[in-house]
Amino acid sequence: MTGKLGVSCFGCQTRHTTEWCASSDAELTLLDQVKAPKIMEAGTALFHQGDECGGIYCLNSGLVGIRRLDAAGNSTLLRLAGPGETIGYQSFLLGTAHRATAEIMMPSTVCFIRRQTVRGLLEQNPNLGLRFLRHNVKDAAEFEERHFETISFTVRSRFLNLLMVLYERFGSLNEDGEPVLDLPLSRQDIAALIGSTPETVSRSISKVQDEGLARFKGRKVLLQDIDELMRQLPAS
Amino acid sequence: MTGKLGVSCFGCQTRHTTEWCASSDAELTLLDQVKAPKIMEAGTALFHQGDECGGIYCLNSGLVGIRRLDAAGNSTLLRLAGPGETIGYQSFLLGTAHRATAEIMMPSTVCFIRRQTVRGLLEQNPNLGLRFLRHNVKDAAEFEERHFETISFTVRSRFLNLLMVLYERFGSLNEDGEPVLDLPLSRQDIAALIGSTPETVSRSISKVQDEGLARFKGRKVLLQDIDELMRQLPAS
DNA sequence: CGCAATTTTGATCCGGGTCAAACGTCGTGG
DNA sequence: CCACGACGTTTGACCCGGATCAAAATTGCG
Repeated sequence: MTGKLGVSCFGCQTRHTTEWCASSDAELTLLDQVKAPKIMEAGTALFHQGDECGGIYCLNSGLVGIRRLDAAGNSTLLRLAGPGETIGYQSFLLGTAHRATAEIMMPSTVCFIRRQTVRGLLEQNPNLGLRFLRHNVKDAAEFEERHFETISFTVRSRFLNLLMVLYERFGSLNEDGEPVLDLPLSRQDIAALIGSTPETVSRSISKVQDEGLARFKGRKVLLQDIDELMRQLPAS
Repeated sequence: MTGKLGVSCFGCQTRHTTEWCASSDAELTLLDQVKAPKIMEAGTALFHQGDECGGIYCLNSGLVGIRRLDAAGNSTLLRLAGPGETIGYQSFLLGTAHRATAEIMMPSTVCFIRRQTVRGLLEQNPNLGLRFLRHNVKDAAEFEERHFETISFTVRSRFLNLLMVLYERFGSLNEDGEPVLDLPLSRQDIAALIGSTPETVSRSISKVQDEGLARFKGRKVLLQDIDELMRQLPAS
């Protein structure tokens, strides 16, 4: 019994890394029946800040950006969510409206699970809640970490750090065997992620380029000296 | 059946604000029997970074500081925990050693609950896990918020913000009916909390004093113009 | 009453934010 | 197909908040 679009929970690549990995076959079957898998284009949104929370989203593939709009209407990218991540469960759990917008950053396939269904599953399976809990504890720890980094490292360090994280996720080798990376983010968003401004990010890029560590053309990046780049990362 | 020291979960002031509020009478009775309430002096520690997690702590009264030691041996205050808060559950849930040190900042009464007991309670009562989950989701949201504040507001704003938060928790009126506050923190710790340095904090204090907004003598603070102080807070 | 630790003040310097302008790059309509 | 405008990016110039280093002043303690 496959879901629409051929996306079944049983075959989901990321199932074993998500909260759902403790679910029984019966529960997965139920999920397959009620979930709504969808292929979405970059630029569209899963939900908008202020929307009431109708359910949660499980990202099968692609990339989603969580962004917040401030009073002045500027949108600030807060974090990225990748395959296997469940999105919007915070608002679901707190029973509040969404505090942020979830925007598709790359073509993605996403499964939507209605509120009532999640509620039922949580009641049936106590372990599911615990898995969400562990996941969230990790997230919180990561925030703490990021906060710490922001106040103790320079923009350059943070930029290089982000660059390498993105390389791990989206990097590859070109036909010449050189490490390359296609940035899924605008400079604006890069700046927001590391707590800086587009101008300063641009300057960091120029600097890194002048030093011969990497080469930037638009969103294409060629990591010329990846070893040195790694070496300059802040100690974790 | 009261616990030692006369601290019973049934009479706990903070019970209805903690995760335990959904617990049945039977469970509370069990808790009363197995928990180890203790009065602790400022300067002592509940646990140290790197210690293995033997259980969790529920703060009945007082104040606990969560601090991390970096490679150089400097300790950085990450956050404060007040009455009603459960401490150390993150490491418990992840099954890891404590990632931080929990230090008593004011004389406190703390209840310790052994790992095995918590495990049992969590298995019996699925709601307990969900309550922890909600609590942690809120914490994570708060971190996000704080991160956002740190990169978008000045040290002065952050300092005033902290000052008012502390006033809400520890402030009172003196014999003349003026709002006063006894800081439970050193300048070092204040600096760490707002992501700055002791010197800059000291300068902020001088500035605020020169402007006639407040008067500082050691850890004693007299809030001279509390309305103006509130007005200068960053928009929440 | 000293000695050590904390706090304050002073002087200096630099990362990086802000404002502005030049420069692509792309999509739209003439 | 090109001209045009809107936007994102880069670069330049300037300035300020705040970190750092150093030293004096205050506080707390044995």
